Amino acid sequence: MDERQALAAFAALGQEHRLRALRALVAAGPDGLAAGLLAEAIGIAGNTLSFHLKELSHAGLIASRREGKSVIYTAAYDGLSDLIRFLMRDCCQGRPEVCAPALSALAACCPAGDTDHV
Amino acid sequence: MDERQALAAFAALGQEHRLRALRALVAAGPDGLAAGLLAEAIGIAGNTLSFHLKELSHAGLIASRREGKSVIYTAAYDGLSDLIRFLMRDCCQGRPEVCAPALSALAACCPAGDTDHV
DNA sequence: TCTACAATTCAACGAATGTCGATATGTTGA
DNA sequence: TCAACATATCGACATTCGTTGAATTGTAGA
Repeated sequence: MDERQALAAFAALGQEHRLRALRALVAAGPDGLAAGLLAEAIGIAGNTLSFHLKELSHAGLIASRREGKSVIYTAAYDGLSDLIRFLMRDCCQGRPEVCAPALSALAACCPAGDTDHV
Repeated sequence: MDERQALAAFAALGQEHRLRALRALVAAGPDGLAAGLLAEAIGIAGNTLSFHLKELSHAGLIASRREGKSVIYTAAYDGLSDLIRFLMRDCCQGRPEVCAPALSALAACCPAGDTDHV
């Protein structure tokens, strides 16, 4: 991930409704959420959400697929992990005091055994 | 780190000059950089940088101290790691495919031995 | 104290952003 | 084909954001 992409990702997440949308999509898992349901969950109008989803999509943080009348949105896990890597690589800069605390989050999130395939 | 703080941090990083400022400060290390040098490094006017530094400071991503005529800015490592933790905790949500790639960044950045004190 | 330097604050401007209403596109079943 | 539903697009508007130039605050040395 280059600086330009990271910039787009940060800008995308720096907006209340977009951050909430992404969190809802991550919580929803790989099955994703229909745009309508997502709009209702966030509490904004459908057309406004469309605007924000386009932003998130352009930043590589979400993906979409059509399913019948609905368009299902899902979190782009690779985009998210790219952003985390950017933060760690760029902002850690060899200083354990930045990266080390992330380890606890890693442990809390993913069972240690699941990280072997990296 | 709560959602409001994460929002402020993302918004702060979603701006070219602010992202470059933070990266420069991280690269500078704990000694930090004087505002004037930082402005020169980024290539923007001093007063404009002041505006951006206030934004970064309010987001908890940098700190400052006066040293003679200069004001020295430094990256706030704890703020940075909080943001990384927020991303991992909130966006990982038990899915190793998001967190796992971060491990490689962690390994590349910090020697494994240095993370024991967490 | 006066001068020079370093950084910040202020007012003002143009540009970009987020939201809304209306309209358009696309999909499904009758 | 038609009506009903789900999204997306468009035009317009108010608000916010980033930059600039001028003025202000704070610090150090002559």
